[in-house]
Amino acid sequence: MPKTEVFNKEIVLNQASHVFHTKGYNAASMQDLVDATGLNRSSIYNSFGNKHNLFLECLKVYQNKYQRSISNLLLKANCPLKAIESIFELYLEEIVKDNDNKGCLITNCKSEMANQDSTINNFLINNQESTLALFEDLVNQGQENSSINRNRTPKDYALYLFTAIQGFRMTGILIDNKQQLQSLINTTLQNLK
Amino acid sequence: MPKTEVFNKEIVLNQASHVFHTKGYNAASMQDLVDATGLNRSSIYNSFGNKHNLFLECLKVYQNKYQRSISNLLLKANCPLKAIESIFELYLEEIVKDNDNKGCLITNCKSEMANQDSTINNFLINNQESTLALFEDLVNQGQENSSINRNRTPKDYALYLFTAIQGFRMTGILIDNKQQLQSLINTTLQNLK
DNA sequence: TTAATTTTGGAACGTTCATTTCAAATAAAT
DNA sequence: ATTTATTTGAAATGAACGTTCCAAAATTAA
Repeated sequence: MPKTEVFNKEIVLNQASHVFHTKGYNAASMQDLVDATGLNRSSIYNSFGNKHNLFLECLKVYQNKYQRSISNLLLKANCPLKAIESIFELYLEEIVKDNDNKGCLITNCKSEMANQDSTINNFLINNQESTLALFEDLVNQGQENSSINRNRTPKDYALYLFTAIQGFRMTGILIDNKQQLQSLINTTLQNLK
Repeated sequence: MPKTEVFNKEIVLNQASHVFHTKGYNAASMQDLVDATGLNRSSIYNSFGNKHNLFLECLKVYQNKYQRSISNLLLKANCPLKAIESIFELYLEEIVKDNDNKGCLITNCKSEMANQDSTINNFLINNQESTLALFEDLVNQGQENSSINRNRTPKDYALYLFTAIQGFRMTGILIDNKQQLQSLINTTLQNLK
């Protein structure tokens, strides 16, 4: 009996994400989101509750997109170190592709909103934990097959890589030269070899 | 003849910086700044023009503070590698000291505002260039006195260190455990040895 | 003390903000 | 075709935004 939702939620979230990614959470206005999605204000509020919740859903979509990409990389990779390398290269491609140099939505969110809102903070901590766990696992495997040295524990290297990724995303905001960034990755990863 | 300015501009800028640092540029309201400084709205506009310009002055004060600290470190340091180490340790102390875990004002600004406003962008690029130049110089000296390896050029290592610092500041927003962060610094710098 | 100049206080400016409201349009199921 | 539930459009809400304004207070030099 009801009129069903006509718009594609995923498309709308991608459009909204683009606004948040470009402007940041606070500078993105509801009008910007209405314009970008083509939806009516009411429809946005009907479907997503409020701006804050819409942003949270955008974060999740963004996170899932990368988790899927990384899962695919891991399937293809024949060696843990190569897997780590290809994760960095994934971000490298992202930086080079993005003409606006927006950086990482999640890193930007962390910088703008961490330790202010508990919902956001939970998301960020969750994201951090799972990234650290992924790296720890990969480093562990790498040390077992001797592609990664044993100078540091997997936990230590995981934090090192997590930090390097964040730094990489920050650097990519003002430097998008592929050669320079590729060299930066090499420098970062030579530490593990 | 004129009534002279009664307030201390430096104190006011530090108070304003604290607001911007805690909330970010966009989430910091003029009312927040009025409350934090104890100044009247008019006085703020008289002395600093507008919010944007006040923020820019805060950025400069923040930058100068670190430049002074680093200059002092360089004078004391007896070895380029140790100097680099003490720069990282300066930020470590900053992170541990800061109970709000606000991160770096400049890094946060980059994440929030880069590639949107040309004045801000110029500041950020300038800050980047001078940081890169400092590191390049130190690495160069380190390679000459053999405390730093020659696996990479000074320019490469400078970008590596600049990126590491940004990542370090980002990581410090959600992790403020001194041991963990100290270990992270060691991991980061072992790459140069 | 008077004159000159600036800082203040506080209200007011017009705009934009996120959010709400509600009647009209819509579309599926009966 | 009618019922039922939802989405839509567009206006309205009230609060908050950055900024301006101006008379009153304050301070120093003459």
